[in-house]
Amino acid sequence: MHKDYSKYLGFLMGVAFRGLKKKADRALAPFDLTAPQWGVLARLYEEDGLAVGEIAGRIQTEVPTITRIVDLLEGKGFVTKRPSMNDRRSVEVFLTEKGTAMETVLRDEIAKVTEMALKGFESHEVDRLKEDLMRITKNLMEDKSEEKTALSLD
Amino acid sequence: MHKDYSKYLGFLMGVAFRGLKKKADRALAPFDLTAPQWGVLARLYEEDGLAVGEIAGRIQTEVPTITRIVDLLEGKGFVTKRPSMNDRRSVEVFLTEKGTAMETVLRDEIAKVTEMALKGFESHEVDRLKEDLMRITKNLMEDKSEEKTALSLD
DNA sequence: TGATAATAATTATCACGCTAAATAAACTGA
DNA sequence: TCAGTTTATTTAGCGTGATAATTATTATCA
Repeated sequence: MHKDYSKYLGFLMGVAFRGLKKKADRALAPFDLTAPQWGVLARLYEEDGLAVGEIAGRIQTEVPTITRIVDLLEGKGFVTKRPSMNDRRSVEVFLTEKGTAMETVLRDEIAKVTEMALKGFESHEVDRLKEDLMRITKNLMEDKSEEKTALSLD
Repeated sequence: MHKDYSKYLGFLMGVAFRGLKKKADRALAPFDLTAPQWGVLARLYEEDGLAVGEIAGRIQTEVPTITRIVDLLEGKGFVTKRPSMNDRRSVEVFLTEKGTAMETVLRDEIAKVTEMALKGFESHEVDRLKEDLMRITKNLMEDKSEEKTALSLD
């Protein structure tokens, strides 16, 4: 009998994800960018001027993580921040010219990494895998197991 | 026309993995452990006394990451380190009684998280997903695209 | 209106992942 | 043998992820 925790979903996801992230980081390094930074830029390529919290929501990370990434991107001249005119609590993030100009190159770099990761996959297998990943995300978001218990006295 | 980088493999893997890790971290928090720390303990449950580098290899992370996790685990009394007798460069990691005693509880906690993540999946779908993740890992490891170029003069 | 609650972002702090550089021990070969 | 290389680990430092606490603005309603 020999235990094999290396077949657990978390283990396999972790190994695959770290591998993919590492390749992406290396592909983006020449442009002075990281994979998570590309993640934020990609949201802005989809829709410019998003608020910090809106980016966090779309990317499924906590807000402070985005605050910091945006600050780094601003320091490197890829984006600028500006408080919203409707609601001055909200901070909107806009691509600079430099940031906008990067889209094609970055997209191509990421596409190459993805292609390598999915080498040998049929297109329907890729679709199925992506659906599986979305199902998992949905399951995790819908889970109520750690909801606040109904013991509050109000 | 609206761009949709959120269908990229890296995006979907990232969201799913972060979600899974977050649930695992919360499930393990009562035991003063994190998901990566469970990852190291699990390797030792499979085979006690592994060297730091061996753990890193099996878990596909860089060695310094393991050094630090092992040090934290040692500080909390789950493991101890001891230089190998054959090769004093090598540092072997052993479970303490406390560490050994945790296995069942931790395994159950992780199993619950996994079960939740895979809710609604048929067993053959789970198998297929795991195979896909292993295929991706294999592709990434075999990739030669960033090999050292053959320009060296020796 | 004006006190209270809710919301958006930031700051601080811890763990983890990486790379680069340093240390120490074990090999290798002239 | 012993100088030079390789191997195993550690240390240092950066970016990213999380949570908790703080600040600033907006919303609520008595």
